Amino acid sequence: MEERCALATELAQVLDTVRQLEAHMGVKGGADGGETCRTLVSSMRSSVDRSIHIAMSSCCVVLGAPESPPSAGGSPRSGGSDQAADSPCRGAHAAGQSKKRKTQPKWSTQVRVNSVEDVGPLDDGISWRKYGQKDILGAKYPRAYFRCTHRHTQGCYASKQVQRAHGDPLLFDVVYHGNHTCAQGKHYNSQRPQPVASGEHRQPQPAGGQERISVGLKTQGCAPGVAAPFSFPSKQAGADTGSDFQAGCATTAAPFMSPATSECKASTTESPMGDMEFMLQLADADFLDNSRYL
DNA sequence: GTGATTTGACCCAA
DNA sequence: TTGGGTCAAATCAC
Repeated sequence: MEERCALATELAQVLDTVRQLEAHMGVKGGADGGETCRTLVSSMRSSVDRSIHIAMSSCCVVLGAPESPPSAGGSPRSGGSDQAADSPCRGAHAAGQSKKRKTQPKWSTQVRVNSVEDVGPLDDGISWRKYGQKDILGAKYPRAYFRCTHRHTQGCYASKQVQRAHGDPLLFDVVYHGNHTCAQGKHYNSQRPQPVASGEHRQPQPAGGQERISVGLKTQGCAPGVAAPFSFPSKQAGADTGSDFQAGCATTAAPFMSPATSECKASTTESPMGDMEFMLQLADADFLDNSRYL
């Protein structure tokens, strides 16, 4: 809980800095304010980085303990929920294992694209195979389900869900489940929990100029290509599942990156742990009024 | 021919 | 009972 307090303190500082920045930009906005703005931004980033470190240190226990994903060494069947279908008796799940992946560590990301048809930024460096799509109650757009292409070859049971935000067709909510145990995904895993560092590689907002502010970890999307996350009437063809948005753009290591070059065109908001999700909610609310958290 | 996607059906947690 | 997650046959693309 001490971490939470420290986190709130850091975030409060961010708020204060933001307000100062806003005041500066509003009052001055000229060349005079430039240096001040840079200083303030630098301060903001430091605070955010510390906040993220704090959050991660306090949450990773929660993240890893209850449901460590099936390790590469262990039986790949032990962690997945849908593997039961491979057996003749689908209903014969072991206790605690069901088709619903509830016990996998998960984290969410938000990816913004430049256009409705631009799904490139949704690619995250992992080869995903789409295995389903569902219309979600109350959601304007269907949710697409992906799992790692190497599920059978390498026993990698990572999966993800992609859904357009109902309020913003250009914004995708991506929820990842489980860690990759495949060779490709290990590169991804080694980088994904380090969003702070990757944040240092942030690039200016894409042409769209839109940005979603949140307390969650924010990385820059970048992808050479991606499978169309949804099958809309105007079908996206020529899907290429090889990709990399985080490793390829926000970071430098992308050993499995598609040769196809790409431009960074999406901003993502990532909360690399389940508990971080609450921060996203707070971000949309008045979380910065942190007095209640102190 | 092989691998990926689509889509209706099934299963299970809430 | 309902809605979300997954399966798997059919279909498509290369």
